[in-house]
Amino acid sequence: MKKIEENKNLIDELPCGVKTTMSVIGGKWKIRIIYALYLNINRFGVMHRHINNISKKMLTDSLRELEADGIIHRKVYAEVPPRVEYSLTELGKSLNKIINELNDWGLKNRHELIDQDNIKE
Amino acid sequence: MKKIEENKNLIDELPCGVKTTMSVIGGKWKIRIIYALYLNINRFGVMHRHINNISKKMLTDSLRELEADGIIHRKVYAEVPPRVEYSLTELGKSLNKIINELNDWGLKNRHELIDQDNIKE
DNA sequence: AGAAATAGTAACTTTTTAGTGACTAGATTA
DNA sequence: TAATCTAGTCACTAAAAAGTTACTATTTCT
Repeated sequence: MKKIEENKNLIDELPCGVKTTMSVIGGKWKIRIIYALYLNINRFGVMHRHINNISKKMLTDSLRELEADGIIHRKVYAEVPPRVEYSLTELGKSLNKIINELNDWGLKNRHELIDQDNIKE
Repeated sequence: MKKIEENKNLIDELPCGVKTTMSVIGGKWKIRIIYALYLNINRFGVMHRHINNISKKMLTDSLRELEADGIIHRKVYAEVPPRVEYSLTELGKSLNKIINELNDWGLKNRHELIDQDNIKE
């Protein structure tokens, strides 16, 4: 049994990696976007059509943040009408394991969750 | 290479487990609380003192939600002043792996993140 | 000539999440 | 008698995240 006092601030220290990760994959759409890229859905318009209910603004905002975090790469082709292709970087691909585990835990324990109302659409 | 059309709605289907998990561990304080319980910090007041900057309201709200989701257990002792002890359920303990992975990814890739400003306090 | 297509942006509103400060009960201690 | 302790609640405000609508440029197609 650990002495509690020794853990002072540890609560703030350990999950600091969690905070970093959450700031990268958190938000309503980022994981969906990453998953779309994993499925080779890599153009803005196609993503917009495939990810249900996402607005262009949220798609743009999320793509920009993922790019700023080095999770995705954005390649612009000088054509008209414009063509832009997104892809996962190696760092982005490294999120795959985590995303799968989040998904697995959720699927496995879905029925255990007492208050189903807590799960938002 | 997968045919994109086959993946229609898959983007909404696969991460549905993710959504469940996120609704359980998401939010600003839940992982800190789970980690506190993991460290045997199990009383309201002690948690409040150990988790930096959390307000009583957020602590109460988060504890109630974790309880409703079956992640923690709340035991009230009929004493004065009141005593309440929280603990992780088996379901709660099963989150440990995921939390560690989130933490590890964050610690490992912290330096890779191009836009450090994206990481919020 | 007019419509379509792509990949967005700008300004604004709404919704959701988090934070603040005062307050409570009932026994115990100074 | 008054302060202290615990585990909260209540009403309210502030901040963050998400959503809405209208709009853009340039070339090709009809």
